[in-house]
Amino acid sequence: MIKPDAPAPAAAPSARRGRPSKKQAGAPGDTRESILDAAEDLFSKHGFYGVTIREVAREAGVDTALVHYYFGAKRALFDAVFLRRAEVWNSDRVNAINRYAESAGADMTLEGLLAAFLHSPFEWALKGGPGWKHYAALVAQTNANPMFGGEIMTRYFDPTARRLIELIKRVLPEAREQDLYWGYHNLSGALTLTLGETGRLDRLSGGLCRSGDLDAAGEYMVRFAAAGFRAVCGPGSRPD
Amino acid sequence: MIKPDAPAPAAAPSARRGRPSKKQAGAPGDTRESILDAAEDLFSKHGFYGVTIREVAREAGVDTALVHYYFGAKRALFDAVFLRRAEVWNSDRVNAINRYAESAGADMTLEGLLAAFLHSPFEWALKGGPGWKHYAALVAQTNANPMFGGEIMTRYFDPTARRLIELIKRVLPEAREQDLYWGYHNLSGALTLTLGETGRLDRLSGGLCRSGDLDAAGEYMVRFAAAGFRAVCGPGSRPD
DNA sequence: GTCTATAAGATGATAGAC
DNA sequence: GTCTATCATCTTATAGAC
Repeated sequence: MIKPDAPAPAAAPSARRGRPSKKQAGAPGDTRESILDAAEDLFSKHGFYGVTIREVAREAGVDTALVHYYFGAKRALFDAVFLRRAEVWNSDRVNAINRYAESAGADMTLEGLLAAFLHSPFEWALKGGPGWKHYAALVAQTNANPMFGGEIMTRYFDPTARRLIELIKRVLPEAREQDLYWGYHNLSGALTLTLGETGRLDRLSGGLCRSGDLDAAGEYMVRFAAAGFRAVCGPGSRPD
Repeated sequence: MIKPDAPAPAAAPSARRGRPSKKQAGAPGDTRESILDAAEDLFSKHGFYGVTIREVAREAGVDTALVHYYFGAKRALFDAVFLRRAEVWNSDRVNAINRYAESAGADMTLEGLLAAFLHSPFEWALKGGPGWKHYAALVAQTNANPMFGGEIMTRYFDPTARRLIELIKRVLPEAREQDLYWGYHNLSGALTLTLGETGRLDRLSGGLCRSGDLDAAGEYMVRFAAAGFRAVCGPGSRPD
């Protein structure tokens, strides 16, 4: 497990709750959340075009017309799914790296910083219930989407990425700006592929490694990326 | 530019040629190739479910029924698109790393090996014409797909990945098997995100870095991944 | 808020003429 | 090999009853 100065996931409203498999007549907002949960699950598996409103409604246990009632067009439903948990990830991560930077002070290390940054997505995917696993896979697919994926990632996640890069600059003060951005780019690719848990690694390794072993994945990623950042950010690391 | 002991792309049959924008009455096989080119372009942008047979036929300048005549079901068309250039990438890469390992002998370095491995996809995406760019983006999306993506990547690319890992083992003889597989996993994520050219990096960096600058991307990736492999493969690198 | 009913069009796939 | 015509089904979305 990654061990930064960040708290374990705690109970919190809406997005942090598990989903009942069928619609309950209970609290207001339940129907809306059920639709979001169903859409999240299906979008994460089949992509935007691979899911129909009918399928979402059926999995949520509600009528088709209700999906339109709550979210309007299909694309608005997708955006609502994406936004819901992005806010949690982002506030968790910004808080974690700020807190780490403050507490570590001059002893700040690249490994510590990356561990703090990566803690939230890994922890939620591990312990947040199936919705968070679906969301992680959805982000993985979106990051690789050449049409609207880059734009969505920019909109929801760039502020957090910029804050990370600012703090990395303190640890690697001699680094050039572009080296840091390319370093982050490589980290982002590794992270989102991992969050997708596609199972390829399991087959490639003959079962020796498991895509779902996010504890191992997190530790490997911290060390891999920290060394990678140092290698591309060192002075004279690249002829201009 | 990555400089391994590998040749630049050379003219070769079928998959290596650019596509005429409209169907030509010319050589036999032209219709089939036009359909593959159109499907490759559209699948890479919108994914499997985001493309209709009618759109493929229209972009290829042929009749809808011809798509079924040549490829049968839609999924068979997708597989044919994926297979076509996978064979080129794979033979290029296996030849490149084998040739590098033989010529370098005991002087083999991790950087040299990774440069040889990465040369073919980057070089084709840079100089192979639009079809190769589309293919690169298609692989990027497929690698992140949790339903059939992992399986397809396994089927088409694992033999090549295994050969790379064998050779890395010679450079890092003390590495544990699982360390090598997780290292490759991180490299694969970085590589496919790069090949997707989603434009996110351009916005994140305020224009300082460009997704399409594959020359820079390749150099950064070689150094980032080589350092990353060393960090996760060193002796005592991870408590068991 | 929730449902029924339905509009208005697109979809994958095929049969059969040429 | 290529085209026309078409089937049976599914699609998003809305209007309106309750």
